[in-house]
Amino acid sequence: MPISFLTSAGDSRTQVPPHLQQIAIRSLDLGLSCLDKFVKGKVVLKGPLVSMDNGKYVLKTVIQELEHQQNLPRGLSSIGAVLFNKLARDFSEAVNTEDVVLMTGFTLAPSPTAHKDGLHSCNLQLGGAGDGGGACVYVCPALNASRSPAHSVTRSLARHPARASETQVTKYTYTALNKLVPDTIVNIYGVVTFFKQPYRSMGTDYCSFLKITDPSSVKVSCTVFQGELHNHPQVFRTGDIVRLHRVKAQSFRGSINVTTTHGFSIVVFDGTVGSPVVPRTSSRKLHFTAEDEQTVERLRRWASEQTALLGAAAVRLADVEPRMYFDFTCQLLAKAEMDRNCTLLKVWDGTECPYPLLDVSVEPDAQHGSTAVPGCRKGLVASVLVYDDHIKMTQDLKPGSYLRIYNLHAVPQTTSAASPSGRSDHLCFHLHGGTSYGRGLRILPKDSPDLQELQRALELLPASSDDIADVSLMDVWATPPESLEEASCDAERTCDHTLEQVPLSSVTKSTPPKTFHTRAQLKTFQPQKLFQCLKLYCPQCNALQNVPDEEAIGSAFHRAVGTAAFGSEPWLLTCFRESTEPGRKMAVHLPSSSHNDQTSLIFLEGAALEDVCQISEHRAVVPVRWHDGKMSFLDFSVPVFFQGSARHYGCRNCSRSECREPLPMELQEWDEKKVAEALGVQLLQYMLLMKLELDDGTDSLQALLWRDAEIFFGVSAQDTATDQQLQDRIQRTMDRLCPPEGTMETRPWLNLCLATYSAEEAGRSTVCYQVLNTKTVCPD
DNA sequence: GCTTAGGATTGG
Repeated sequence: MPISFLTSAGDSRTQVPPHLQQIAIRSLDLGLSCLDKFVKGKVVLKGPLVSMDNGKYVLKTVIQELEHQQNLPRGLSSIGAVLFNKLARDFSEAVNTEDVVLMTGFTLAPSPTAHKDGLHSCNLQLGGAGDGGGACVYVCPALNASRSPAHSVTRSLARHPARASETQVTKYTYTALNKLVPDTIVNIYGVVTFFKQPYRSMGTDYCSFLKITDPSSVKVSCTVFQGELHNHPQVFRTGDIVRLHRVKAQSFRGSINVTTTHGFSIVVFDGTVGSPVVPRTSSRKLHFTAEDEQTVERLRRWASEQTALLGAAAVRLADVEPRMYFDFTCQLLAKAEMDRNCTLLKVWDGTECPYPLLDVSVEPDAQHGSTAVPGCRKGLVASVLVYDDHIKMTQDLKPGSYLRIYNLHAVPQTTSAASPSGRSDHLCFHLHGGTSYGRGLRILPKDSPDLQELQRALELLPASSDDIADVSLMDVWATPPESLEEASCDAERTCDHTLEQVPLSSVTKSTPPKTFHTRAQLKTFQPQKLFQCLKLYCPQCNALQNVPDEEAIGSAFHRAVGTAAFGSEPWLLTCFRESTEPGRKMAVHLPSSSHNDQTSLIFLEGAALEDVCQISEHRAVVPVRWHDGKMSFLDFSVPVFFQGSARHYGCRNCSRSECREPLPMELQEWDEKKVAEALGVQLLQYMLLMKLELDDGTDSLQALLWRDAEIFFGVSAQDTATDQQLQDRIQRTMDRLCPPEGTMETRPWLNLCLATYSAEEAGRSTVCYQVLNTKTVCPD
């Protein structure tokens, strides 16, 4: 058995063959015999199942060791595994991210992508020709509430731990559709022959409608009322199998139909004979037995023999004929609101339409996402106009989503665009208002089997030139949809992590430390006065302070006037000058060794800020005072030295207060670090610090922008302190990410790399978030 | 508080 389910991660020892010994990922090495070894880790990335030309399959996954993960670098705790053929197919079906797996019977091969993804230098390979058929994966399914039911899969369900306590509860009986009696409450099974996606009723609920049948050949209408969309049946196509609990049969216009009652529930299964029996439901307490599985399979077989139940063939963009109505499976590239009653969706399915397509153009600002796809030709991207009541369903759509649009109308539209023949017809697609013929649209889950053909077609499209360097099996998950999402954002990641993009709700539920790729909008940020985001930071003691303003610096100089002692040191040449401030005298001390050396420092005593600014245009200036007979820095609340427009601060905790004689040799090359070292000063670093409130609809969180803030804005914090243009650049970026006016709908989506970590705050450990490895694309 | 809808277009 190549894939086997364990009941929990803890007791895996009692369920895997006893001769197998765990080996740590960091101990794996080429040439090592791994016959009696297993590797254990959590699935942190699961690539798509890729079908090869020769009818074989391959799938790449990354597993991370549970122990050690906080202390070890990635390359020692995480490893890629390449699964082949049946094992790849089974794994794709039965295993998901967050599951803990034990892999055994693998061989080791050098990882061609280790330099890029930072994983272990080897890959595990399982199920290929080279491992002698002994490869096996043991799975401990993650007990994660957010887990989609699609993951509790197939034959192995009998071993799924969540079901143990449910076996004693109610046994459900199901009524055949020809045995329904009006005004009774029943449970029924059926094959869907017609359906409408949920729509708003005139009452309090959403309404969806199904017509189902069963081997009694009676057709029964089902009207489902539910206030929450996620409680509605997830029917994707006719032929799907549904199981309804607690529906009321009633008589209407001479036939019997059913409708929801209190305690109603519905589960949907794919209708394809032989495909895994995966319940589609959002319910967390699903009653599902081996008998249910048999019923689904029996209905599938029966339906497959009924020619009258055959669904329409799938229509790709390449198959479209003018004026036809069809169900369209596609990926969203971009959307734009045309007016209150119409939203434009730009979509594709990887095939090319034989008819010219209307390119409905909108202002770039009004469009979310991008159609600037690598290798894109005009015939690939369709414009879909969504009208009236369906607009609501488009509001949460994000570029990259997979959609099915029901009863889409291919409308030839005459355009006056100049062509050799004059006027010409272009196809535009309309999703008309209303629900006639099941008109509507819905998101298809990423792992839906209905998407396989589309995903293959998209993979075959010419990739961008940067991506074709390594087309080996190991890069199988570098699929067009992801590169597409990158292109549609105003912020992009700069890291090489191969992480699956997750919603913020997954980030907030996780245990730190961890790194995530996510996509979110900026809701608010602090500080609103952007100059306050510039901070001074001591890398030695981690102290953080604001940059003093001009007034505070000026008054510090002013206070020092009365304390001027005008001393000297043997290594100094001292002379006196008039200050720019009338009646004020200042001492100019020069290191005697550096006489006439224009690169040397000038120590100024009793000067006003204005004096320092003037002189520092030509020479680096250190403001000083005399304390206990020693020359000392004036005050750490003012810069320890000025050079040109640059001001460098010292840390009051980590610097000595007296100013030692700098050796002239050390100052040959002007560099603030060398100067600070020569003077015995711990320099403070300029840094940018912001708090961003991120939101993606699933959750929101406050993330710091700190370590990589310079990358984020594409500026140097140090230069920003004195450069108005850079300050403007930060302002423009924030205005774009979070416009002062406008709603969340108009804000760009940001592709972010987000780290979670624990930090002590007031003696208490709190979870913090930080944006890393992310740069914004700033308009100039 | 206990309804809502009950398939069936041709159009922006």
